[in-house]
Amino acid sequence: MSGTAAPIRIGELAELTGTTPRTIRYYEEIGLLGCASDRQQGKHRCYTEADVARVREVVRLRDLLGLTLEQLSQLVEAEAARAEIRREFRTTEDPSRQRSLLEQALRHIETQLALVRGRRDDLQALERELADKEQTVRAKLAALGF
Amino acid sequence: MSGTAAPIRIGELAELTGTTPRTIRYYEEIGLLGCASDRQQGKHRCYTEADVARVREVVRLRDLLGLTLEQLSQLVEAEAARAEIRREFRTTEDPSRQRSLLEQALRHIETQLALVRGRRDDLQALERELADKEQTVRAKLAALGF
DNA sequence: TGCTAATCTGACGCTTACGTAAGAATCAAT
DNA sequence: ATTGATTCTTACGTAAGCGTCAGATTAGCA
Repeated sequence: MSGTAAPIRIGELAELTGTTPRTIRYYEEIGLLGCASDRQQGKHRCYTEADVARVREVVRLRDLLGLTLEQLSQLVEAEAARAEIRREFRTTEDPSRQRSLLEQALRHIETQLALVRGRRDDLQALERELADKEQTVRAKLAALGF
Repeated sequence: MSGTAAPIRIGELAELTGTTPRTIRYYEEIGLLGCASDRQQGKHRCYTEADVARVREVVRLRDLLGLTLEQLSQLVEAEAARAEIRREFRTTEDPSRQRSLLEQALRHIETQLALVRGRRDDLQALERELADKEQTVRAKLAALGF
């Protein structure tokens, strides 16, 4: 890894994540994206690769789960918390503290997993019903001699 | 089956589908639900079991796929078409006409299936990534002796 | 026929998730 | 230092998807 990578500005972040600058600012406005740390009023926002990853995840969850951005905030609060957890994890020596941090991370991941699995199950049920219908129709076609 | 089943009115339809009368009227307004055939201005809307099924499907697709109601209209246009197809199917004797109807139905079903499968695949990919993260964290916990 | 509950038709309101426009400020390069 | 591209803040606009209220009408029952 090099020292400090090239700074990413809002336009680039938007492109990299398939969004727009307006969307990025809006997400910051509602607390979905913590504003870039210690930015001063009027200065340009600067982002990192980690931010790119975070926005990508938000967009993905938004599109796949169809949650409101408020619900997403709760999930991503977990995500932001995990980043913080990783940072603290590397700088602490206390094993019991490390254990606590890991268990927190685990709970966050499992919250997301439960949501995703639930949605996937629902979709699979629907898929099976559609597949059944398809078979029914195909059987009728076969009965006609096709 | 009895002759004509008890007529279902808008309030009941709403309850049966987990919606509200307003939602039902709105769906009719935007063409998602063909208005109950030959209703006269001011008269109460009457629905059938088939309508219950249709609204249930709409709601399900709405919640699971997160499509706009316009996109849903296209899917349900297919659904309404299938109902019509089934009606005509039973009243026609011409086998080649029957074949044509069945093949139409098949295409409609496959359109829906493609959508549902695509979405399910996306969710599964996300699920795998989350599961991987979970394993990573669990491994670290194990490394700490838990 | 009279009563009551449910429904009807507008029509305006509201929230979410951004789009868009305007004028000032910033940043990188020359 | 000037320029040009990008970004800044502020603020109003918009589309979707209903909620809600008002006053009139309808449907089923005694």
